[in-house]
Amino acid sequence: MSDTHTGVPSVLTHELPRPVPADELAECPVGDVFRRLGDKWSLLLIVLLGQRPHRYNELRRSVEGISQRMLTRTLRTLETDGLVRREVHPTVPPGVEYSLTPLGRSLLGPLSGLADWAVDHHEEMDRARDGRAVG
Amino acid sequence: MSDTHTGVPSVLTHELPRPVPADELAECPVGDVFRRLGDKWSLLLIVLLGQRPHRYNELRRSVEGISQRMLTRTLRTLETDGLVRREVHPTVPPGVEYSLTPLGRSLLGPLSGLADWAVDHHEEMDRARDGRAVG
DNA sequence: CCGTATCCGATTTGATACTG
DNA sequence: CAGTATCAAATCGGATACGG
Repeated sequence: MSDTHTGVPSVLTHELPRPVPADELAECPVGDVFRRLGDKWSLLLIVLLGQRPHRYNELRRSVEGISQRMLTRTLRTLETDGLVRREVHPTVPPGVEYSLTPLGRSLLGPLSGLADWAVDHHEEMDRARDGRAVG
Repeated sequence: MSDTHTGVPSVLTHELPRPVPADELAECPVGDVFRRLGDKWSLLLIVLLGQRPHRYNELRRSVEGISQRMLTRTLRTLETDGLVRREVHPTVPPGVEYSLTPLGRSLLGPLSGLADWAVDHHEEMDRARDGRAVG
């Protein structure tokens, strides 16, 4: 501590035993994971594929709002990250099946923890955005 | 179900008891939460503020890669969502302290579940991106 | 059936300069 | 110290058209 002496009350300068990792946090894989899953469709597709394998157009119909471009793009990214497996069956017409890899399935657990939080607290967030506290 | 009859093997058309929610999933609050926290800085700031309250420039230095604009914007959004509290102290020079609200703190638990997953599996994801399996 | 290619608008992010 | 304003670049996402 060598910055204060500015007139700022001690409530703002109190310190804790642990200084602050911060730099470690910046490189923490958590932020990385959230950024990957934080796009518009990734999470949805993971949950969907967590229920059972799906074919391409089956996913299109299930998600409904998604464009071909984004469905393909998102699936490719998830595949690249090792979360989704793409299996081509050389039939006529061609059939492509998407499923979760073991790594992808291992994500379902932690995901449900956050899902529970979301279910429990999303109303609270909505109220906060609206204006303020409950009536 | 009136599409098949295409020559696709049954391995691709097998069905499960539960057809597919999908539409429900699209409106699920989980996706919403992920989208909110899925930006470049939100999660990082939440974790940082979870350790202790921070002042504005303190956060700037801690995150380091962040621009003024995005730091302010992200903090304002988190504040709007009821996750972060902004407290102004009328001193000279002005001191502004950011901290987690109870709602924000309640998020730390579920977050650590995903954080653990990230720590345990990020190498696996990196390997998948790199090229392929472990050596 | 399962994609890819291209174009275009919307949103996100950063760099820079300025203010109370 | 703690922001705001403005501009430009990058990325995201959708519509459409075409190919294996």
